[in-house]
Order: sequence, then structure tokens, then C-alpha cells
Amino acid sequence: MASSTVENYLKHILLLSETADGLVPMGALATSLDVVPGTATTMVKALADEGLVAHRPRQGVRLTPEGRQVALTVLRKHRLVETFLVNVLKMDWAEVHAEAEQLEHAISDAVLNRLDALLGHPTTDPHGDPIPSRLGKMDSQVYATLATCVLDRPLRIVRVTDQSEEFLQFAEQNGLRPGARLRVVDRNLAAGLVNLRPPTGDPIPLSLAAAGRILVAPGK
Amino acid sequence: MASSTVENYLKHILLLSETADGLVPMGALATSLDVVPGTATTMVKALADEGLVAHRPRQGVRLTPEGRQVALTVLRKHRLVETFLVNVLKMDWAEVHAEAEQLEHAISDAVLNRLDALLGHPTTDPHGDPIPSRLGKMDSQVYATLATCVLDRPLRIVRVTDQSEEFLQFAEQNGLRPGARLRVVDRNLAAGLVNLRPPTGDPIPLSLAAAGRILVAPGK
DNA sequence: CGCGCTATTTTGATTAGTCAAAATAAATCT
DNA sequence: AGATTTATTTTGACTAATCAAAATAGCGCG
Repeated sequence: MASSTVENYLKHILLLSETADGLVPMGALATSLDVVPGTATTMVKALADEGLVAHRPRQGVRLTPEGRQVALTVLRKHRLVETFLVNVLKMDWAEVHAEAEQLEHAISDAVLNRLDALLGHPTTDPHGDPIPSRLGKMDSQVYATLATCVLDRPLRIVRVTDQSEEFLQFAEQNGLRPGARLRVVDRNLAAGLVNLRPPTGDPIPLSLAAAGRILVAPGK
Repeated sequence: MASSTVENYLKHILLLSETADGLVPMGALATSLDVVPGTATTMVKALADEGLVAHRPRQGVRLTPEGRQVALTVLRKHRLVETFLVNVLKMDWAEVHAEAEQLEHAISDAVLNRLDALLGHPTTDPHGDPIPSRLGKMDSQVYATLATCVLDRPLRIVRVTDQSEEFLQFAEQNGLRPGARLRVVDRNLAAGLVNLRPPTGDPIPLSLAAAGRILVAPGK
């Protein structure tokens, strides 16, 4: 059995390798795990000995197929737990991430599958993040963000990729959750601002950085 | 925050002090936690430094009020989780103990209270074990067991105090769960046997040791 | 009273995971 | 190319939790 520390390393490598080209630099991994770089190096070498990752010294680390499988299972637990906490226990979507960080290492595969059935085999969690299937398949479709999409067309929010409580609370307040419809009325690169128009109510101003964390698709 | 190791020590001390007279001997604690005695001594001294237990060298250990509060919360989490796993996820009562051993250290107070509400504030778990209240009150009524109760009177099972999967599976199979009605038809001390009569079906023979782990009350 | 048994405590080592700080390699910039 | 900056790795040390085995304390018993 992998310790929760090992599970966390693998999960973070998986998440970071979505952005980078598959090779995750040590610095990024260390930052993401909130450890000093030396710790990450040491640990990654141990993971490599166990066959869970491939380490290219001075370049970065990538998951082996076995490591990827472990990471996907952890991610599946995390996202199913979040879905449970919001849909069944009616918790606020801003607070469930921290909870799931703990629970993802404590629930067995048996509980996982019961939970999955209870929730009706969901494919995304409350933030719109895709839930890996039991076999490790995960939707990896690429979406535009509010910082990059076309202006003045009807859009549908598909995902909010920010785990911080503050941002999620703000998003909630302004109806910025998966499924919501809106348009981007304009974008000011110099000021780093985006203006959103929800179907009803006042326009919403947003920083470009924040806008980049909201993924959208063309919405009818 | 107490580590799961610390939580486990406190929980085991709490459970063992119900049987003994409050002072738990190191040997019993070590056995219960499945560590060698020296480890228990070392750890208990550390817990004493933190004010969670009082250690009487060479005699035993007891919880301080603070330690007791932590232990009761852990126990509350354990038993509410078991109840959730059986009542909501429909898992088998024989397998939930092992699951709860992990989850009891991973769920926050926020989740705990949501679960409590979802379950309707239960006072016992699926095995009949009392669930400590949010304030740390726990029913500690003393019951007779099938090894000690009167013969040939209607009884009601209130609690099954054995966590092993094998025993619980056997009990399940024979309808020996909390709420079930039965009588003890006879008891053979020499052979170490007890014979039970359920309302319908064949009599059930049981060892005295096993009978001692089923608590009963007079049943109408 | 002293002897030996048993439970407990001590001592010295080990493992997983971490940090601080020094050493090294690679990349960048004149 | 040579010098400087930046990322990574190495080294040495630390903490929490554990075990094995030796030392000790208490107890009961002859």
C-alpha cells in the first residue's frame, strides 16, 4: 500500500503533467507539495526505485503506467468524495476541497465504488473537474477560458479550476458555477480585466488571471 | 492536531478503561494496539507530557479530561462512520469496522456533524455500540450477556461487542443482531456451551466465550 | 527474608519524511 | 568564452513512531 505521502506525490505529478509537456520539473513539484526542493528530489528518487515514476536527473519526473494508475485512483477518490460532500451532505463547494485532501487517502476501493453508485456514476465533480473512471480513463478535453475565448458569444461554464476557498466563494456569489451561461462583453489586456455579462443582473468584472481559471464551451 | 497514532492510543485507553477500573496496564494497551510494550511506555510518556493522560509508572495509565474528550470524539467519528457505511452505503456490518478505523482519523468535525444530521442523530451504531454525543456523553449502561443472563426468559439483543469479521458474519447469518429476540434454553458450563432459541427456526449452539460478547436486556 | 517470575521501563537502532545549507550542473548574458 | 544566475542535488541533522533486547521493579512464595 502506498502511504498518503506517496499518493500525494503521484497525484501532484499527474496534475502538473497535464499543464507541462509530461515532464514535471522538481521545482514545480516541490512548490505544489509545499516542501523544499531537496525533499522532492529525495522522494522522487525513492518513487523511481519503486517503479512508480521515471526520474530524469536535472530535467524532471514523469509517471510510469503503474504510478499513473495509482494517481488516477487517488484523483477519482478525491473527486467522488467532493461530489458526495456537496450533493449528499450539502456542504459548500468552497470547503470540500480541504476535506477531500484527507479523505482521499482513507477510503477503500469498496467504499469508493459504493459512493460512485450512490451518486449515479458522475463524470465530473462540483467544480466541473472530470472524474477518472474505475479503469482510469479521464476526459481530457481542452476548453477555452474566459481569458481566451471569443467575445460576445453565448457561453456555458464547464469547469472552475481554482481550489481556493476565497475564489470559490466569490464565484458562488456571482453564479459562476458549471452550467451557468454568460458572455464576455470585452477584455482589456492593459488593465488585465475582463467583463462578463450574465443572463440577468449586473456585469461582472474579473481579473484576467481569475478568468483564466474558468473554462467555457460555446453555449446555445 | 493529534496525529492518528495519538488518536488511536487515546481511543484504546478509553475502551480498555471501561473494563478495567480506570487504570489501564501497559501490557493490555500494547496488546490492544499491536505494538511491543516498550513502544507503549514511550508513547504514553509523551502523551503524559502533552497532558492527555496521567501515567502511574509500573501501574498503568488513565485519560485526563482533555484526553478523554479527544478519545470520545474519535469514538464518535468511528461509530457514526460505521452507521453511515451500513445505513446509507448498504455495506455489510462485518466489513465496516476496518473501514472506520481509517476514516475516523480523516473526517473533520464539520463532516462529522453533517453525517450525524443525515443519519438522524443515532445513539447506537449497527453493532449496538453507543455513540458519544457531541458533548462527550455516552450511554454506559451495563447489560447481561448471553453467558450470564437468566435462562428461558424472552430477551432482546442490544449489542454485539466483537469486531471480527468472522464472528459478525456468523452472527448475521443466524439473525443475532441488535433488536433480535430470543431465549437461552440452557447452558452447559462443563462443555462451555450455550443453546439459544430464536422465535422461529432451529436452536443455535454457541460457545460461552462468544455468548459473552452478545449483550441482552429482558425483552417483552 | 530472599528468590525468581512477570510486567514494565530503558537503551540503542531503524524507517519515513522532512528541512537547512552547501555543492553542482545547466542555462543565460554579456 | 567566461561569469553569473537559477534549478537541482547532496549532505547532515531532526522528529515521530517503531522494535529488539537488556535492565529494573514489584510481587508472590517457599
